[in-house]
Amino acid sequence: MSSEGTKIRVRIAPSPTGPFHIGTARTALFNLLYARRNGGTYIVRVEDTDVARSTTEHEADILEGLRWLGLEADEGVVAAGEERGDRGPYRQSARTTRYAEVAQQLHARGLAYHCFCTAGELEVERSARDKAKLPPRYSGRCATIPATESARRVAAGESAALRFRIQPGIVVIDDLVRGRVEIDAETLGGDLVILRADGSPLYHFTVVVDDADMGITHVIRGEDHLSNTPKHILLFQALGVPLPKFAHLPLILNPDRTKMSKRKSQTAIADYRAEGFLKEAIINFLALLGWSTGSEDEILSVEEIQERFDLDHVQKAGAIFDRTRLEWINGQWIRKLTHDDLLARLRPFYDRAVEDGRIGRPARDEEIAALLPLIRERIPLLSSVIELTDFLFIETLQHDAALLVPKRWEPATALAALEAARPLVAAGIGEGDAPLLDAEDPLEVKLRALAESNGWKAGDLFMALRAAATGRTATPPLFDSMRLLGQAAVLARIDQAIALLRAV
RNA sequence: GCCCCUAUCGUCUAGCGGCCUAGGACGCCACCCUUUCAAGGUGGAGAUCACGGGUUCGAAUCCCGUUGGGGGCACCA
Repeated sequence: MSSEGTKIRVRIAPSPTGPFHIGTARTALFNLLYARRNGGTYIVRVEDTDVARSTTEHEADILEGLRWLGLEADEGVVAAGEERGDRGPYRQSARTTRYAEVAQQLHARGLAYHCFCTAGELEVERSARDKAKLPPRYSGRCATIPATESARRVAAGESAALRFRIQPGIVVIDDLVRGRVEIDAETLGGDLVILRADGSPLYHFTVVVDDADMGITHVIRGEDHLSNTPKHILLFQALGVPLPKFAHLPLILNPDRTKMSKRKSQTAIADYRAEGFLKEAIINFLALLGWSTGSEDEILSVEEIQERFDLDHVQKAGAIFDRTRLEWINGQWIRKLTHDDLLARLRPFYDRAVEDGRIGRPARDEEIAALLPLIRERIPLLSSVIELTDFLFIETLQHDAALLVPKRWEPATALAALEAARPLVAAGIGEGDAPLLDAEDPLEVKLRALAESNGWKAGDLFMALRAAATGRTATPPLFDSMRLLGQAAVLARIDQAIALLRAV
């Protein structure tokens, strides 16, 4: 078709009326993948025509989120005051004169007309149709006002919106995902307002003007836009520009199968980031929501996804956002990170934990580094690292007496065990010892012998020690945890636990 | 109400007329490993391919209908 031989240009057009949404990220990703796979250009355009709801904070959040995920624009808006490319401006608020110009052309050619209906009149029309169980549709009563009269009324200062004439006929969408879709123009709701009475343009109009001006060849977006696509096609035709190809992606759904929303799901990318989801995991997960490799591979990098991406394997039905699966993928990626990389990504979580008082002192890089092999397989989220290792960065533990006594034991047994184990621990743990990891631990050997001679299960003894040293029942491996804690702290905590048990 | 899209295990999906007595993954259960928690390993339960008609020698795969689900119908984006 017309785009054959032309370089592919796709775009994502977020509206800064809310924080960076997971659905926007998914659409952006698919656009980027399509561009990368086909040697095209990926454009970011900010749709901020709704001045009342758009904020610079949201725009910053969106741009920062895109950057973080590696979905930064090849062309278009990349940061607050930064745009790339020569087909801009790429922010709709900076394009108002262009919209007015194009609207004027449509009007001059008779393809659009002034509508003097007031909001009240339209409301009366709408409710009447609603009462008659008819779909909302503009009657077109201003469509036949003679040009001279219309011009006179406008000149007289009468308030008027501009409507685009929807010509009767069947509009065909040749969708790259769904195939041929036919929609009767009759069902589009009548002539379309493209400029409000105050002269500001409306979405369906701006999107087409922008896509035309920016030479977009492929419009890849959510299925929620499918029904509105005929309006866009009619507008493209009226402008006399080649039609882009369309691809409507299945929606991401709430657990109840409705379109994913802030009300029912966590939708802000920033929230996932703050929880410690890796960008690699989010990308991996999102790519597999509605698309598949056709193979059984699941853990894939963006590069790997880029190599395989195609619209043929895009699913047609919506997909529920399964957070559990995201967490699993996240765990897979955490295990794949290099030592240094994981360390760097964990760093901010410790810093934040200090700020909000969850731990008592900053964690040094060497400390985190020593911990890595112990925690790597135990954190589904980066943020999980705090509850798993907080005992190392808290000065004084608040023991829970109940936790100090292993399930099968009496308090007296726990007390006796801690007292008996203390000297062995004192002898076996130094200050600033490195973890032994998988090597045989001499302290463990001695403690096992101690347990055996007393008729205790080694596991119970270890649990009592674990609770005493860390205050928790689920921790990284006990002996290495104690080594990292250091002799003084471990013995102090054991003493504290002994005192507590004596008091019971 | 009207229009459009859609329908394979709870979830994400493979499948594009015979390889399917439907495969994988998440989750779940059991076992193994094991000092806890994880991770890992092994095995298992879990889908009459929404339902009903066709087409065909043969259908999860093609067609029609029904039902269910979703989306869209603004001087919102």
